Amino acid sequence: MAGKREQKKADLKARLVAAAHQRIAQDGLDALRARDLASDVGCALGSLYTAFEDLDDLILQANSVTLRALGADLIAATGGASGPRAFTGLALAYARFARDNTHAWNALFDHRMSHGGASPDWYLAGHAALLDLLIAPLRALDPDASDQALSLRARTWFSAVHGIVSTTVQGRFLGLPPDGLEAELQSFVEMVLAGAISDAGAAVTID
Amino acid sequence: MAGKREQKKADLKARLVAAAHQRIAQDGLDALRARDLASDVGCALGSLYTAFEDLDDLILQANSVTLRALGADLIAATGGASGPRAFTGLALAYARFARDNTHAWNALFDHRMSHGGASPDWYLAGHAALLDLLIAPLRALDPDASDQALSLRARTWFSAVHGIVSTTVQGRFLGLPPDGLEAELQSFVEMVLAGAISDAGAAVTID
DNA sequence: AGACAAAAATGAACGACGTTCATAATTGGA
DNA sequence: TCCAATTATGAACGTCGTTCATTTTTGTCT
Repeated sequence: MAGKREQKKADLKARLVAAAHQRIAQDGLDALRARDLASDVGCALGSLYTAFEDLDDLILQANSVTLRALGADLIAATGGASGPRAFTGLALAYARFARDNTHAWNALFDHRMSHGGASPDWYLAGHAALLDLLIAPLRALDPDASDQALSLRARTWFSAVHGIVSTTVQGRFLGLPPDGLEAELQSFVEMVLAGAISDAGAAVTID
Repeated sequence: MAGKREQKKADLKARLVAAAHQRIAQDGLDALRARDLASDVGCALGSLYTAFEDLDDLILQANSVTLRALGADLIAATGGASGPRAFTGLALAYARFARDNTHAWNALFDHRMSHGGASPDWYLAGHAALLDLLIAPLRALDPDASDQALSLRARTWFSAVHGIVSTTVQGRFLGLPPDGLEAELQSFVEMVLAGAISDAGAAVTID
């Protein structure tokens, strides 16, 4: 029986990641407990640390599950279109994912490595991959822009939309009716688009 | 000696808030420890809980100090102007505050009440007060908009800028040179303004 | 099969944390 | 001066994440 050890370990890892993802989705990242996870998968507390370096490691894996689901939703939202409607489609899909998976989505951005350490590169790369979905639509909008300029613009636009969605999902400042976010987000994105189209990069001179 | 007890208690509270604010500013919210604070002000651990309900209570007070400083900076940045330049002034002042007070500024948005409770109303109101600074410039841009529409728009614009600043300060996705944030933020705000001016609220019809 | 070394499972124990509590000290009015 | 009420104190408690000595399981070699 070759690789039985690896198989069992991989199975334990997978069950722990699934349990962590489910608990995060259900009760939020703050409610995640190592002892609960061990109990969920039926292993001893210490076994968790033979499968993962620490809880951070496991949380990163669980967040990656969320990230993949989010990426799939966003890719489906573009539907191949790279015109201006791609932006509103992406923004609305992002908002819907955040609303339908609030806890898991919040965990993507709330999690901080313990002891103040930095997240591993592969994890950051997973987040950064979301930005790539904006590159093609942005290039269609401004064909002459350099790759570097497009990357920076993607980051900026994504962050702006993320800020709006995040504020709404966390209920900060004001309450917003359930469908209010989508309407507000759509009009904002269209306004940004109007600004981008009307004058690519030039400063406003009215004052 | 009337009110000596109240005076001592108020003094202890003030010293604890100052110590908490300083520790947050220096080492970040995650590094805040009740025992360190008691040691900082020279009181017993238990005394902290005679002055404040719990650590959350104290953190909220410390964050309020940060919030007042931020508000003062933003008010200074408007300088009375309510034209389009008010927006870039506010956004840049916001970005500068976040860059110069990273830990304290992050604490404003990273803090979560323990046990999943909601923040008290007076604290939320302090945050929401920042939005009011946008109302006058937004009204100048669109004099016919209702108060409610302006409040919602203020929240949206603020959140967008906050998202951009937050992403940069936390170093997410991409590194950005120190002055890169201000340039990127300014061009983004100007683009939004161009969109808002070119066509107040109408949808983009190009597709 | 049987035996043996390596790997993994186990859960008690550890240290750090926020919070509480019995006790002692302090306060301010009678 | 005395006393009731308030406050200060720090040891103790419960809950975490994590570690570790011990036991159990696994894979391989004779």
